[in-house]
Amino acid sequence: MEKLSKELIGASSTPIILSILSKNESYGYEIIQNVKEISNGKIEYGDGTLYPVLHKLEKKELIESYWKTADNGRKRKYYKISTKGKKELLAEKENWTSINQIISKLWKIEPSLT
Amino acid sequence: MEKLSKELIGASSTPIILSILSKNESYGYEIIQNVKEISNGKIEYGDGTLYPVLHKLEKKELIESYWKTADNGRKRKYYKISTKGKKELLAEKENWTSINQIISKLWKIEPSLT
DNA sequence: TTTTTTACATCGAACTTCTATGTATATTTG
DNA sequence: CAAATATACATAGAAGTTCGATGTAAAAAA
Repeated sequence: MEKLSKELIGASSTPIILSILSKNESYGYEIIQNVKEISNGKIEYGDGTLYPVLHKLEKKELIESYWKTADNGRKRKYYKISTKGKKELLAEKENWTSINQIISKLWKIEPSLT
Repeated sequence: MEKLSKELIGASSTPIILSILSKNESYGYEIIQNVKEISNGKIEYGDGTLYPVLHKLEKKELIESYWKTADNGRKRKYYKISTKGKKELLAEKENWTSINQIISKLWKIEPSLT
């Protein structure tokens, strides 16, 4: 039930958010809940954390946003992944695979004697 | 042959360095070469990048250092992992496993219809 | 009617990596 | 023998990050 380290959360935020948006459009608040659920509470973005990340991704043109008013009258800023974002997601997947290979290689060779 | 992203390099540096030092004592310059080799050139720390990381780990008491003069007369600062560092490495492994589960879960469910 | 939840935004503190710069010595090349 | 390269460590400044705090606003629940 441990929370993940800052570094890992930072490194994973872009691929996680892009992955979520590659399936469905979503908005900030919902993404926070979604990630919390998927990660079994191990990743809990604060709102002050997620929004700047979304703005950064939008600035890089990996995602696009538009305002929508929900049935209940609430205003939400919806985000969707862009073509550029899909390419970036692919690259991120490759990166992730690489680092995993490197790390698992390092750990497998590790001697059993502590 | 792509280089890895900054974020991933950052997130992996602590577990990678601790892993290397859990097998053998080593020094900065050698660690840089070692990581480059293990990662097939995908991770290339600059010296200005690695030394501050080593200092940080030492400050946190995860590793210890001592000066040693090699046969050729060169001075090297050797680092070894501490008991605290070994515990930290275990924790890092768990973190890494967690984030991998989260991410692979996200990617497996991904629909084929774009 | 008050509190909680939903929803977004920004600011400053703290921390990181990276590039550049500096020092110094051993080894290799011309 | 001189010059260039490789070895070896250190630090400073720029740029980028996360996070907690604070602010605004409205809907839903107590």
